[in-house]
Amino acid sequence: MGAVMGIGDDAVEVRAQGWRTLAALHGLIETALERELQSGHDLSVVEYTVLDALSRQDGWHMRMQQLARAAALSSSATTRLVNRLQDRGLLTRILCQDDRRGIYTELTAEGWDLLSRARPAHDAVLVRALAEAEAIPELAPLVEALHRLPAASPSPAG
Amino acid sequence: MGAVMGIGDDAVEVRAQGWRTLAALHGLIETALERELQSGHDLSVVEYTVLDALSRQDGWHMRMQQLARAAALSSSATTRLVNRLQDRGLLTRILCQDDRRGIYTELTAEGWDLLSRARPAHDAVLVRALAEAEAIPELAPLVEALHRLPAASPSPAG
DNA sequence: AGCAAATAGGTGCGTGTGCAAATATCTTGT
DNA sequence: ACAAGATATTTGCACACGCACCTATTTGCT
Repeated sequence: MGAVMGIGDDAVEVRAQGWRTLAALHGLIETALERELQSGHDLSVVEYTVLDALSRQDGWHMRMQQLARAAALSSSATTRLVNRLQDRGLLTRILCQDDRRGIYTELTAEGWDLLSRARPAHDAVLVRALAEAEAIPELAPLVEALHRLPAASPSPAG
Repeated sequence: MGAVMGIGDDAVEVRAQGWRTLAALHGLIETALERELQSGHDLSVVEYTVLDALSRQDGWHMRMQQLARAAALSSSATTRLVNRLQDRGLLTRILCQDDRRGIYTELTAEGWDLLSRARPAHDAVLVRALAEAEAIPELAPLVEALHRLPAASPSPAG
């Protein structure tokens, strides 16, 4: 490399490096959360994400597609994820009245209960994982950037 | 909320928000990369990650454990991932001489070839995905932070 | 030297995932 | 009003993943 690279290639390499760092940090946090939520509350990270998203949603209900985007899952995975949580009595499906293709999903009392019990553990592990990541030189800058992030609007769910 | 929250709770909430943003951005990029690499080169993102990590490694070989950490995979998943790539002739296993438990993995000529063909597509999609993310208000700050990240040392692989 | 604990890698098994296709409903153009 | 296409959700299927367990080798302690 070097002499043969064009002008834009440096920027590309910086982005690739940034992506690797992002992925590494994401993996670290996700693995830590997965272990804690799984052992403590029989929840996967995506499952928790869905419950959490529902609890933050205005009106406290979301459509399958919204949920899919919020959890970065395919439609089919979302269907089965909602099935699992519904079978456990954590949420319910509610047919849309205005669009009969659509299905709303809403937390049950049990869902709220489990979430309120899982959230402290989730947050604690998150803080711990971020602290660990900050001790890794390659990840530290990104972790710090994360802390400085402006408190954004309700949800990146779109 | 408000009156009942202790002093540290705000910071926890900021971190949770940051994690959701990080996860959302990660999912967006990973999905885009997955589609491109899969359709264009029959590679998953993790498979590409492994090939890429090998190509960057000093001495161009890594042990299974290193690979597992670099790809954020379990040992078993790494074994099978390496099996797949080996069956396709993209890399080879080499027994360690000094530690007979260990196994090195090294790219073959074919592996280098495929990687050199896949990398431009990978990088292009990455740039495009980051641009798309920057257009989403909730993700934009993190994307910018990513760009400002210092060009770090070789690899966050450990 | 000798034995226990730690570490590296691989295998059986259950499960969650995405893709492609199927069904139902809405929307658009004529 | 109606056909054609878009959109929402679900199902069949193949496959990659993590966990628990297994074997082989190394390390540490006595």
